Amino acid sequence: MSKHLVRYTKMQSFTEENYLKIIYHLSQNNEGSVQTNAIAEKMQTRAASVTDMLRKLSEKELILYKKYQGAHLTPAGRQTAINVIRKHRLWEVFLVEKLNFKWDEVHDIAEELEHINSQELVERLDEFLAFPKNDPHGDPIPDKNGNFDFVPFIKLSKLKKDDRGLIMGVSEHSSAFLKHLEKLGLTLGKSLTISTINQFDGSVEITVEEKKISVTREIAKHILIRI
Amino acid sequence: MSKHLVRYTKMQSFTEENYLKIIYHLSQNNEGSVQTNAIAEKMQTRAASVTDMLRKLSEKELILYKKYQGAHLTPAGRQTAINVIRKHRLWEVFLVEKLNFKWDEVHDIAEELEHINSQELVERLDEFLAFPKNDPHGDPIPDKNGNFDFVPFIKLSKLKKDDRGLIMGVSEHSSAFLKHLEKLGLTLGKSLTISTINQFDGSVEITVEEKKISVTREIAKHILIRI
DNA sequence: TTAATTTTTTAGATTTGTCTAAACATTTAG
DNA sequence: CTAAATGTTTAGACAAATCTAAAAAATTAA
Repeated sequence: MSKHLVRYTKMQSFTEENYLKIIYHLSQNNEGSVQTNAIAEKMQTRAASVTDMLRKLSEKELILYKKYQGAHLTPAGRQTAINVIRKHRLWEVFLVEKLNFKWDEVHDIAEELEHINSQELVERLDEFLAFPKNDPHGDPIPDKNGNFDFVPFIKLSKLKKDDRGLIMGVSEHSSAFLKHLEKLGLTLGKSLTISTINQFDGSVEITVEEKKISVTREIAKHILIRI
Repeated sequence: MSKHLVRYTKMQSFTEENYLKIIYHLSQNNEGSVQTNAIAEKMQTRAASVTDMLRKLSEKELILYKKYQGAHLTPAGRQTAINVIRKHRLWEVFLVEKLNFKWDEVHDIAEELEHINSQELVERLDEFLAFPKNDPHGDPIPDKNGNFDFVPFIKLSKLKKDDRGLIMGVSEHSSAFLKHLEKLGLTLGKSLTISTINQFDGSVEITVEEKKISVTREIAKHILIRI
């Protein structure tokens, strides 16, 4: 009778998608080609495994790869990566807005959901969520054509004394980090002013809703501000 | 120092979950042990592959298996299977109720979503959907303890002339079948009466909302009725 | 500019889930 | 009750993604 099991004639496997996504993120941070070791660290695997996968992705023309020269995404590879990121961020919005998860609880679940394979599903989810522009951590959600609504952020650690700004995002998604911010009252949309910059250790004292809060340099580096 | 038995729920792979789910369904249809060939057909694979997997599932104590004797689920195996089925059916409700998919469009997407791994996600989804009792095809959704709200159905093909009943479900989820039913106006909740049973080919003529419809025996076998 | 260090690649194995071909076991029919 | 048909398992292989160990290339430092 009917075929109940979906035959995975999928373009990319979960693993391939994860490699492309990581190569995309790494090439955002530092322009240029992405190194084998950097990928290995993010993928929690060995450099040898990365080399094998780079060769495979290169054969599929999703990346440009020359031995010892690192990797670059091709347009097709970038397209795939952005689509995975789009799905990840839309699912995060769903989890927070509809299922009442906290912003520090959604990353791992979205890591799984981002690989669900249905263009129709993504577009309907986007519509159901009223076409959100940002995910719960402030990251922009690309539209269905892969275009980002780019807003320039500045790291809190780069601000000067008396600068004012709005918290627009974070560049670190671990539960521990996000819970810490929550405890300090440093959530998206909050307005802050730099009171003091400690020259000794780079920590900053900021004022948020009339309260003074001290933040280490390491944390300040991961808080994104729009002035 | 006390010896702590860490009881970690060993993650099953997608494939293992699909085998368990299929063994569960097959053992519902015909009581007793499930045959290798039957599993092979549903899994769209070869009997040899099934044998390998049965041995593996048996080692993990998810099934009872003796060579040439077929397979039975253990309580642990049944638990896993029912959990996958619960997720599948909840996601189907989500797709139809929230994302406006049609009942014939959701099966394949739910086949992927059912493997997403988060107990918290399932429970919150259940709550978000207001604890539905049945999926869009009428199948009962087990609660979080694995208990079904059992309602006895009769196949339309088993009804006698002049019997009346309500369409409560279908036992075939292919898009082609469901689209066909939709075209005939045979959707969940509709009331029908048997007008004629054709002795030659087993087809039945039924009356639904004052209209006479003829249905082949093959189709009638997959329509579930509550008298 | 050699030498030491770091990074990357190769070679060979392993695991998972699959396959074909052939052997073996069970069931059914004459 | 044997023989044929059906159903199941074994044996051996393969592709994907990973691993370790070791070789090779590139980079950095003395």
